[in-house]
Amino acid sequence: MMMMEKEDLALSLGLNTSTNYFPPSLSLMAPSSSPSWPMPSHRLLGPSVTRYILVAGGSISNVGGAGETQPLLTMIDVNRAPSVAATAGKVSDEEEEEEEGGASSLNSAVSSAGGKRAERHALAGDDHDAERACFRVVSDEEDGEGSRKKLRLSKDQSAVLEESFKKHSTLNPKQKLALAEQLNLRPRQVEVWFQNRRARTKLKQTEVDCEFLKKCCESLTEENRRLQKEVQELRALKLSPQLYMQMTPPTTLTMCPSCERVSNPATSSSPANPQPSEHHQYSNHDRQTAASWAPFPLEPLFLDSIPQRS
DNA sequence: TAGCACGGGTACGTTACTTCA
DNA sequence: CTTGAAGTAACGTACCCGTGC
Repeated sequence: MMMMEKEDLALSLGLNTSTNYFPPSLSLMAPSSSPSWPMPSHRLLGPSVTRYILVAGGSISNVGGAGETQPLLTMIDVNRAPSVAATAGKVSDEEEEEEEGGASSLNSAVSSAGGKRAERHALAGDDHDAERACFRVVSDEEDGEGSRKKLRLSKDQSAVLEESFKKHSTLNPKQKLALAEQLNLRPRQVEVWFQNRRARTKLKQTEVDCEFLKKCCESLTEENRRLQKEVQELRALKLSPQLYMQMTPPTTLTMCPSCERVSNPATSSSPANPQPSEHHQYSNHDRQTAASWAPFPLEPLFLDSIPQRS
């Protein structure tokens, strides 16, 4: 399962380049700040809404599309003793009132499907991914202070979330609710998953950018070194015209018409110095970046002061 | 129209838990 | 069995924006 997730992540993140990366803040959906449906006010529900035990009776793998399946949730008054002893869980105090208006006042605070490793081992196998997604809500009393149980999302849940993320990196409330319903998760869980996913994307992209800029820096440093050396050579030539006259074809600086870089065909023939035609190894974006990073104006150096050969 | 309070969203940093070598 | 590292779900906080008064 972990491998699958890693592969998915690598697939979706590894191919992220500077050119196709869209900022996490870029929402492809309608602005979330103007939800198309009213969010219930916290104040409308009051602080002590009855909590329920939710038992997900359906297999997660059955979920097809939103509306295709009904989440098989059994709502049990939490004031009764829980009958499912095998499921360890907790209740978060967090209130979830994001249900579609009036659809359900369910104040689900579901969380972990049971965290004990021994229990997980007993449930080894893909068939139990769904079981791990089973959850319940228990009373506040069981919500131990500082205890923060984590629900490991099943492979199917992760896959659906990934697919959704590929389409939209942000969710509007309706999408969030639909996803939550489809996956038998709390809307809050979907929301958190997307937050974390955006963070991972950004982190990955930052690493890629950093690596790229490092290479840019190395390249520019090398070019700077080469140009400095060239300047020294030209100065030396200027100071000793006699020597210059005796020299074989002098350094000839040419400027690329497209990028206005000064190149030296004589010196750039070495492997370390690309040919003029080769210094377009960067994309336009690369060049722009490189140009903006150039520590000095890329102008012809001392061309007018170089004695012309007769 | 400006100012304020409020609610919702996101980004960011952190914590706590899970998994695996 | 223990342990440390890596991954990640969940949380807390700050900030921004839209809305209503």
